[in-house]
Amino acid sequence: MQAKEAAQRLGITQRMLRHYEKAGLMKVRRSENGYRIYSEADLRRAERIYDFIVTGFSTREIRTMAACLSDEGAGPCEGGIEKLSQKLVHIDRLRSDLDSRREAIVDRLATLRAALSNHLEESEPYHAALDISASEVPPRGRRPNPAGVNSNAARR
Amino acid sequence: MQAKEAAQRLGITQRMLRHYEKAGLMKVRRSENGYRIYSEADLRRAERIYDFIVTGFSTREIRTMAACLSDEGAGPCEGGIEKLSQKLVHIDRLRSDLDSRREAIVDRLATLRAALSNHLEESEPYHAALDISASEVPPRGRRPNPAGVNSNAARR
DNA sequence: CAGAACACCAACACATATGTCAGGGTTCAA
DNA sequence: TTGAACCCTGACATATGTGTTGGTGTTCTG
Repeated sequence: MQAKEAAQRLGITQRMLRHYEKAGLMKVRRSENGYRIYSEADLRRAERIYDFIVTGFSTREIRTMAACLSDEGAGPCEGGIEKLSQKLVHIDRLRSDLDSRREAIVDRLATLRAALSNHLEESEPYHAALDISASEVPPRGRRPNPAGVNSNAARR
Repeated sequence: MQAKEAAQRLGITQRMLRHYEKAGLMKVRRSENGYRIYSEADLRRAERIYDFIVTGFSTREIRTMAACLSDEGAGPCEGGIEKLSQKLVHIDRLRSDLDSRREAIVDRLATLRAALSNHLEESEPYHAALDISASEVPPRGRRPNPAGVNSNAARR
């Protein structure tokens, strides 16, 4: 299919698809006239790229885990045990990154949901979000990870 | 506590803390001399802000769900919940993708290892292959110009 | 007091993701 | 043939997150 349809099916813009290509994250076949021809596999790949980006990864980072983008995980890894192992390392690191991000979000969600249902019963007037009354409220929700050991910042 | 300590405890820079403040995501008390004084609550809030950002939200979006930042998640946080849920869709999609891929690779690895050790009695010499060589990805933001070459003059 | 160690702020530099527009082809139907 | 509807590339524009720098006030300590 060509650009417009591909973009529509993914719910993103053609511009973004072109961007991924230019960033070296995917290669798209062209027809004689130079038009891009997207395959289903291309769509799948593009969607993964998009998911990565929307989740906070940059194309630069994504490029380092290119093998995670193709449909067959074992494919690009035929180079041998060493390469496979390396891929494994990358994928595991990615996974743990995603895990922490997901965990944080899930926690946050749970806390918010609880607070919300609580709020419905209490019906207390809400005070501005920026009102931090400086009171040292005991840890309440989202507390694992006491000292910003943030898998993403200081891990260098 | 003041800026330096706060930043260290969160594992981020003072610059980022200032940025969150300027973006209207938090306000920090000041002492007479104008120095910022961070409370524990401030730290918690800043950490959440950081988590959101690292997960792909912009300060603009985060401002929209300011209620999700305070310790008491009561207020009108519905929008936040929805956005977080949306984010979860992407993350979970990636996770499941990665899971299957990882499985395939592990299998393949096992197979190759078996075949290998079957072929030669000594299955020791390549352990180094499993080392994490860490292909580091440079952080965002300004980078020192490698050679004082102004590669793009008229752009501002 | 001098100097180190911090703090503050503004402004500029960069990378990245996207939007948008310009100048130009290609296809196809009326 | 003409026009609509697509496609392409490239360049410029904007929003964001951070790093970096420079100028300057404040605090603490020898």
